[in-house]
Amino acid sequence: MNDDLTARARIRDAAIKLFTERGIEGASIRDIATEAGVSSGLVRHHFGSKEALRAACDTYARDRMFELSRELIDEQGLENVNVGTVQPVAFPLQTYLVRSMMDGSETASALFLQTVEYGEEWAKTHGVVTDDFRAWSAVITAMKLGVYVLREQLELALGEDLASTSGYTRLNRAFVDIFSHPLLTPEQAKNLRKDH
Amino acid sequence: MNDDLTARARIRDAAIKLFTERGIEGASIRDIATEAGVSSGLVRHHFGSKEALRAACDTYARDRMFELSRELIDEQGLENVNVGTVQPVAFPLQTYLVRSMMDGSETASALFLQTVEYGEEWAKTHGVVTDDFRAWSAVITAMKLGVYVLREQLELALGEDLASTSGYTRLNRAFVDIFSHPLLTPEQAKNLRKDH
DNA sequence: TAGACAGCTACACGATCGTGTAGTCAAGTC
DNA sequence: GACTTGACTACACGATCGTGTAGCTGTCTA
Repeated sequence: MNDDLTARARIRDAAIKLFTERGIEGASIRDIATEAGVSSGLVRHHFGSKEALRAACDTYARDRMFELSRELIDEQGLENVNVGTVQPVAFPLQTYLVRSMMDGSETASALFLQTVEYGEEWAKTHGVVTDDFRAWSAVITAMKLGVYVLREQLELALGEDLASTSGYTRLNRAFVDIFSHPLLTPEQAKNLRKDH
Repeated sequence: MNDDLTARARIRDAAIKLFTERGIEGASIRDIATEAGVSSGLVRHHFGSKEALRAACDTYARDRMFELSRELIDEQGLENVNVGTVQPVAFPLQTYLVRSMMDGSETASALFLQTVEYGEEWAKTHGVVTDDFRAWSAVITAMKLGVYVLREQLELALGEDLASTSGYTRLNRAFVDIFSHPLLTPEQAKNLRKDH
């Protein structure tokens, strides 16, 4: 726990942590208060209700993600940003957002749609081969987010923490390998397209 | 509701449906009983506890998935089975298993590991380009399952039901497009591998 | 210095949860 | 025809949940 943070910030961080680990329903206000080192009444005092606390976490995570990607673009330049990789700093925030999305967050769902629309434009202007850019972007977005949802299983399969340098590097290299070599031959693709 | 099924089967189907929609914690025994058209006591009578009911759903979904893939292989032959596509029949079962996995199911997690191991062997014997077959398989498995987890968001982005013929076809074609064309050029891949 | 006010705690409330217990009912067995 | 057994319901239990209320602090300001 970071004692430098205000109680409000500590509650918000504790909520994001427990919501991510146990889901929205699975994390009680009392648990969050204990994790933050405050009374459960203070959670209510600062955020009003559990739903409002969750909404505050949603917008905080979203805005923080925007800040981080903005910083990344400023550092590396728009064209050099690795679209397939993820930032270690953004990992927990992204994980929270996906979990919140699954539990019915409108803020997180809106972010998903926004990402799909951005990916659709990117695909059109970067020579992606498909005749359904919308579906292409939606599926690839869902696939990338799947890594966050199944983080626990992924760590089990790899035998190491994804937040570690080693695990993070393996993850990124796997992304690069997957997206730089075709998995299906043209004949296989042709057959699969006909069958369905 | 299917009146032909025994009460036990109806409870199990209702549990899989509600567990998938609301998560394990979010679906109460009373809700499941109402959905199945029985009393809540009968759920306990047949399955003993909520955890045991969930375990029964896990093994049922897993075994049913094995049956379905066995039938698919018998029909099409092992080499012709589309590794990227999904079966409409298996869709709800797979969705349940992923949800259950997220909520801490050991049965579902074991299935994930098994899938990763199978994919690892497949990659080694089918000329996949990578020096970390384990990570390659784990990431691609997580990515494919992401589509199930984010089914709701995917349907929102595509504007149609994924269980419909049209939605299912768009999904499969997007898979084929993504896996039959490289997203990164060799130079880009080389740069990304160096950076991290 | 009196008063307003935000930060914070303690405690009680109704609702809902999983679970436990008792009992009804119909079908099968001897 | 008495007895057993499994499917099934009704109801009560303790625990936990989100929420409501009252009151205690310290700080700032008019």
